[in-house]
Amino acid sequence: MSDSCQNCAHFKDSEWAVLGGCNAKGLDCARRSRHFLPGEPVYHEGDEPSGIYCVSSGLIGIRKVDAEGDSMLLRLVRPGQTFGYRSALTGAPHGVSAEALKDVRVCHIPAATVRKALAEEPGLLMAFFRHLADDMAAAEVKVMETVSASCRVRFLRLLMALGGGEDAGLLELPVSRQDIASLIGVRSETMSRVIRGIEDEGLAHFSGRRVEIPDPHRLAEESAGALAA
Amino acid sequence: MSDSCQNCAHFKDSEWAVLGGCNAKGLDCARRSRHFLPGEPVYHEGDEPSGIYCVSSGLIGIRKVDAEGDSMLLRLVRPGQTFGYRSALTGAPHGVSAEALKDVRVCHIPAATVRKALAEEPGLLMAFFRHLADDMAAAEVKVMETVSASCRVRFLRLLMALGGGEDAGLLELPVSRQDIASLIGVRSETMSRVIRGIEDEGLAHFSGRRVEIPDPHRLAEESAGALAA
DNA sequence: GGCCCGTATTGATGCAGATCAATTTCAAGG
DNA sequence: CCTTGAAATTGATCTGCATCAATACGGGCC
Repeated sequence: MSDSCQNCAHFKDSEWAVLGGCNAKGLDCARRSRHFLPGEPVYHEGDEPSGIYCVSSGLIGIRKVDAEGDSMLLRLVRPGQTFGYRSALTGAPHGVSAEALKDVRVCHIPAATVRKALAEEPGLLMAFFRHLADDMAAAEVKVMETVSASCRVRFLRLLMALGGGEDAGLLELPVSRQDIASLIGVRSETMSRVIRGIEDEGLAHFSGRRVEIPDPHRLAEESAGALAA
Repeated sequence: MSDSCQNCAHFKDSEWAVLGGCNAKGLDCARRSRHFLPGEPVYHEGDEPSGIYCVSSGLIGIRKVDAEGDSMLLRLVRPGQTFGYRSALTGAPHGVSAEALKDVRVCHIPAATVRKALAEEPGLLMAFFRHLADDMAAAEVKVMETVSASCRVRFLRLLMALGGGEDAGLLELPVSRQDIASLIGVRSETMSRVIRGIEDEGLAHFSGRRVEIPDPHRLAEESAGALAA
């Protein structure tokens, strides 16, 4: 009872919030909570969609591999966010893969339930449309940054994004450095050098996955102006 | 009369096809055909959305500029395709700008009409969702390619994409070489050198915007395998 | 403690593509 | 025809990041 969608801490920020009480109940009945270990795949590129996933805890990575076999981490999915909805709604096979990056608990809402909810609450599709529009905007920014910004600047911007609204100059990298590197599209060796450079300048202090940022304002300046010395 | 949406050559392939006859009539009444000269902007990044655009003839370029001021051509919109629908549907300001790349004729469907059509035909939103999902998939591929493939390979792939279903080894570049360069994220000087290289190998022959491809099959092979000599 | 294995770091070197600077080509207009 | 300006090409050089190859670190486990 306490373990229901409406009691979920993230419910009100999710797409499901547009559902009225009784439809939300349908969600509860149909959903199944599943657990994944770090590295375990939730679905692969090319798989047929089976429904929509919702992260309750942990972290999901959305990954894509190209023809030559090397993969890239496209984005992260945090607790409270949905993923896999694109294919679930269009019916097309997944164009990307999803995998657990930590111990993860996700809820799976089967396609049939999704279809029913869509039919009964038209606002739901619009909620997912907005989500997709946001993802698309982020993808466009990513394309721009990848071609125009140096990997140093891209990493600084990632740090700011990870910092979120936190004013405290202390944050934790959610994933390994290899994955961070993959996220900004560079080799892990380069990642090391970039981190070392930032460390040497005193812009930030890294120990393991802990990052301390003495002067967030300075970091913001440097990540904005690509030309800053 | 003959100049109506239903008579439009592209109608059946567009999102509007899901509309029944009477709703399509509403489209006809409300839409306004507009003309743009090459280089003229349709809307800018940050503008408030005013409706959905539909290309009848010519070519539209979707562009984005970053903080440092340099811009990139993200994608092309061809006759029969819609653009600007993302902001029109979410209400958020445009995240990209749209400009005419040739003499262009577009139809503009005002936001109010769009809202009405959405309310009367639920399938319409799904049609746009599919469109956005396709754009998103393309953006993901673009990110991957930009980080992993050489500019030569990216250009060859663009050539294949522009060739479309054409088996004939003859195609026309839709835009200037600067814009082609901007489309794959390289400088125009590099573009020249890449084209020269391809020319020298006899993979394709360029004169102005005309491109002749003696052996499309060979081009396909080279664009697939990044490692091909 | 010592061993082992995966992650992270560091160094040396190479190359793709950017950058700067000159031409050359070409289309439009007088 | 000549002029003009934008687009395209070419050359010389520079640099950021990849690549290849070692080495160091760190944490689980015997």
